[in-house]
Amino acid sequence: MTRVTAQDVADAAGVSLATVDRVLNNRKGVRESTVERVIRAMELLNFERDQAAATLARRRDYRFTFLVPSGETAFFGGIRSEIEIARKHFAKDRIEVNMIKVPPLDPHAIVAEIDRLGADIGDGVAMVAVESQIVRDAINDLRARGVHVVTLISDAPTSSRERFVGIDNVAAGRVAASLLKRFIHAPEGDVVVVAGSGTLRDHVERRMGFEQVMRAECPHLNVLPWIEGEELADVVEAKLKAVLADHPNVVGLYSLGGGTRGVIDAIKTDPKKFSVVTTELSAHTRTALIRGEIDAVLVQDPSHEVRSAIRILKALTDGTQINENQERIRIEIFVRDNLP
Amino acid sequence: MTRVTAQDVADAAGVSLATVDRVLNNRKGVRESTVERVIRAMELLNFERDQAAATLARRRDYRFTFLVPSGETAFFGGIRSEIEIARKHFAKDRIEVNMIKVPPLDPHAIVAEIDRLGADIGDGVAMVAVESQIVRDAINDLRARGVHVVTLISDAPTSSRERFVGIDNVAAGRVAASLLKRFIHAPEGDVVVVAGSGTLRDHVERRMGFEQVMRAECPHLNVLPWIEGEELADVVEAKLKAVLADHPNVVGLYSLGGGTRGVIDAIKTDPKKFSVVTTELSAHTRTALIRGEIDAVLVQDPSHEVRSAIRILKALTDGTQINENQERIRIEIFVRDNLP
DNA sequence: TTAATTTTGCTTGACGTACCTCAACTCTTA
DNA sequence: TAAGAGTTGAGGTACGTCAAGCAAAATTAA
Repeated sequence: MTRVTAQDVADAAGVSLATVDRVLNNRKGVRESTVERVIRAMELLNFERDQAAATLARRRDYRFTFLVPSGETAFFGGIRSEIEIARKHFAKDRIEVNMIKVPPLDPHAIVAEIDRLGADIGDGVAMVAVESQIVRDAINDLRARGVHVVTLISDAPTSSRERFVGIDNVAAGRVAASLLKRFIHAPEGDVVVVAGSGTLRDHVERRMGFEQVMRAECPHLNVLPWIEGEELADVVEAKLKAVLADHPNVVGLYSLGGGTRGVIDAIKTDPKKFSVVTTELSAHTRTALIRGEIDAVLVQDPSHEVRSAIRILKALTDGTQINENQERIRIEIFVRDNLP
Repeated sequence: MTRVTAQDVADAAGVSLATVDRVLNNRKGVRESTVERVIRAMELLNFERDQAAATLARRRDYRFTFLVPSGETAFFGGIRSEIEIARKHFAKDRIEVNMIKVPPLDPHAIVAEIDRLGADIGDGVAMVAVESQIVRDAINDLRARGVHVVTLISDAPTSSRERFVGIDNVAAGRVAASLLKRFIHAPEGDVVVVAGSGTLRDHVERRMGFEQVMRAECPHLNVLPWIEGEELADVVEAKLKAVLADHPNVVGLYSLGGGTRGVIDAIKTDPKKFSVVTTELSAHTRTALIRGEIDAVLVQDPSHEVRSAIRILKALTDGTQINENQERIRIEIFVRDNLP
């Protein structure tokens, strides 16, 4: 296989290398008819510009910044360590990845950090958004400055962010419900929902999806008022224990946010047997799955999400195409037997 | 961020650029003590060799060959079209991907094709293995010639293939069983297994995993003698209809191979209602999932598998590390609500 | 000590694209 | 017909590593 070079294209189109280059990089100063001739030649010869040579010649480093919550939840801990791994991995492709930790759930902290960084924020930003107008404004400002923005895990759909990297949380809630619907054998009973934070869009959406399916398809199941766990295991455990004590006919449980350890501790001591679906794949949930204390865990792969965000930011800065197939973040269902 | 170049390392280590290059590429002619000095300097400066410049200077094209079955099953059709897509996508990274179609389930055809290609087979091969000594021998010969080999979807574990790209099929079978176990509410009944080919290792393994769980955990369920569907929808439909007619107390069904369309057509006309788990995500299974005719589909992502095989072959030829996280092929569980 | 061998330095030319300058050319349009 | 604007060509430098050959230095063996 002899590679087709830009020079070959130039020869075929009867123009100079400089002109091919101008066409290739959308620089002005080329007549429309010539552009077409060059493009035809590229198609004819099946020209693929050499990524390696291009980035080298462009003498350019990509600089991307991740803005992630500093909280101590297992999930964001995982995200942060994945960013560290990715930072090392992408260095050899001239991609510099920085991570800035911001206090969780605090829109002002996010905006302050963006302001502080200024131009140092680089070519693109991946941020875990929170529901707030000033965050949306900050995103729009970044875009206006030409900085690319993707939201990660938690979206800000009405902002001008270019992509959302994460799962469809409404669908995740629906999955939880439709699994529980199939798992629960009892003709009727109560279903408990352990929520995280009401200000996190992803939690709210999951709950929405869950309720949709429950209401439409499970008239025999009664969804109890949700438990606000604040993503703290101890809080979850205490509140859940109280609810379980009050309701003898619990047949299912969905835990959609953090603090899953609290869920596991609470149900372990409960004499009732019911179906359980949670989120987060940690040492605790793994053990609980294997022991049969919980039935399924719904997860998004942080490693994939981080890589995906970087690839997408790079494609956005290069103006190249995104491989949709590769960037699809899955709602992963783990049962005892397909644990990774 | 100013990049650390090999020249910087040379300066820091007090050697010449040529020596750094020799260390970098494991060429001989460098004293052990000097090697260590250079490596220390690289660590100190956090040197990352520039992938782009390296592949460019190496003036090297990677050439990989996929050997895949030519059969008309939905799954391998998908694999083949993913290879086509990947071929285009990887061209810009100087990776030439070729696809050779071989008659399915025919070890001699595979070996004949390998012989025919000779050195044209390139730097690495990804093949869908079949259970046979001559195939294992062919793989070992390729390895002896320095050609890298990964098996795809169906493994040949006792050969000298370097990696297997695919799912743990025993685990997939176990997942199917443990889902059915949870889905089936009846206190007892029959379970039907629709198999594909007995010579495909992945099919055999899935069945094994399924039986393991059924036997150990579901004494109330009776697994009927399996139906050999030969991956042909018509055959599957006819045989399954016969079995369903003979057994009024069927409560669950697992279809572990091709011909899923036949399964769907057969159960559609059956008055009984039972839980169904299948493989393959096609237009048919999607519709059936949405309609509630089947409950879950277990899938491996062909797009991911093809990309993964190429990345792994490239890492093997470069002698670089493999990102295990990225190459983990998942056993994906799809229910109605997390369809992609 | 010398001779043989190994290790290191130095230099130079790829590799394919990006990006720049300057000169020359081709059209308009007045 | 000439000024002006828009196009194109030619050629150069840069990017960071690889590869190769030869010269020089350092080390080891005799």
